[in-house]
Amino acid sequence: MSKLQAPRGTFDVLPDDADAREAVEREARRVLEAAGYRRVETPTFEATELFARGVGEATDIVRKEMFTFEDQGGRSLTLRPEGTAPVCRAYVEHGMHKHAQPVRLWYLSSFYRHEAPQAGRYRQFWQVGAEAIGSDDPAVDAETILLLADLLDALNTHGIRLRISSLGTPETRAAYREELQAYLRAHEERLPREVAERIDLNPLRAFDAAGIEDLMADAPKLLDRLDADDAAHFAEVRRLLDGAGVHYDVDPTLVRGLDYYTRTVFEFESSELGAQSGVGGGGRYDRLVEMIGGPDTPGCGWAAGVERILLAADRPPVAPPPVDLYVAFVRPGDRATAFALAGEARRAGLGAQLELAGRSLKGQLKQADRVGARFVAILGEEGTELRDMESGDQRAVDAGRVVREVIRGREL
RNA sequence: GUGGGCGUAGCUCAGCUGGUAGAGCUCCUGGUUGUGGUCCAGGUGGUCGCGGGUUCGAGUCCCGUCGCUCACCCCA
Repeated sequence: MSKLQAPRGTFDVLPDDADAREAVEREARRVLEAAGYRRVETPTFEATELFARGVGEATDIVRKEMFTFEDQGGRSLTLRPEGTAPVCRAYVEHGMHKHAQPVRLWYLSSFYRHEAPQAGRYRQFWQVGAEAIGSDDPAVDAETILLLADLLDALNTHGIRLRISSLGTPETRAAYREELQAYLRAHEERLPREVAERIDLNPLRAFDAAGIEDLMADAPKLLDRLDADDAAHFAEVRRLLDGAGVHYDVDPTLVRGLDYYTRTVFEFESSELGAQSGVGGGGRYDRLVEMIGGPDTPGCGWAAGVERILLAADRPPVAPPPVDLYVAFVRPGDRATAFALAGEARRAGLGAQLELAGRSLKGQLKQADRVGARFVAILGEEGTELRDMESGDQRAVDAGRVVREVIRGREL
């Protein structure tokens, strides 16, 4: 008999985790809105074609990782595997090219990919992301990178390293890819089998292979093949980052798995994470808006995994909601009075909890202590008493004055 | 999809060379008639992932299966 459980690759967010995740959202809002980004929400599912065109037919995401289904009208829909294409779709659909550019948007949403789960990798996961659409100014690239650096810093993530590179244009990249493939084929006898087998599929992987470091050191690098405009653009991005004191490594082998990237690409990784070391990353996507049917519009942005941020971050101790008043009662007949008192206290702005489990008075006091109640109102046969849980003082009070007494006592 | 590790109470785990299920934590109750944080006692709670096999007897051995997890791959 199989027990019902959360589907593979998904997880429940329990109260302690929920607090930590809220902290991520809070800091993201603070950091991004300070830079003029405004929050956006797009649908959980989109037309499959959006991702096929936007993310790229050749990518792993589109080829084997999408949760795709048909609706009752026969339309093919897909649970969003990433956030950039949907945001760009919304940009086009709502005519945001008429706004002052760049339009800056941020989101914190769930995404879905059918992958084998492992540390920091889930089938439903959350990303906080930022997109600046409508400007190809290198300051946009540098600013988005700086914002993610600031966010990771504000969340006390550890072991963070930033790698950046530039992919140039799709044409540059395609020509380079052929050049690299030719180089690898010329030295095929020296390549490990896995690398040789992947020359067609993913030649850039060769840069990560062990044992052929010297061979790859002499291999052609994409950064050396950029045209003058792209090289100048990348140089300016670097100059701005240097000026802002952002530390980074230039890594000519950095590739992002989505087809839409052009020019700047970057990735923040953390040594705290294990195999899935990427915390967040992104880059420029100057062809994406046009690819999905909009006007020729440049864009730049990033996404960071909430679960991965949390894996790399210090978790501040969780603080349960404050309880100013716990309402205890002895006789079942006093339940209605207790119920009304707890409600009155909440409307007066207090954190107030009522005994809800039929405990003994001793058990009720224990529960009040556990939840951190400052005061306990005890409705008893002799009337109402108010107990200060810090000092242990307890005295009779008029039932109608309990809330006022707690408010007064709380301020002392 | 492929490989390694692991699956015993809500949680963390112990169960030696097969002998009939345990601890700590949590939770509830009680320790004089209605009072917390410490302490003491008691109690709730498990078809030992599931199915088959070997055996007089299996949580413990064998096979299968499912799940979790880590890694490859890919990426957030």
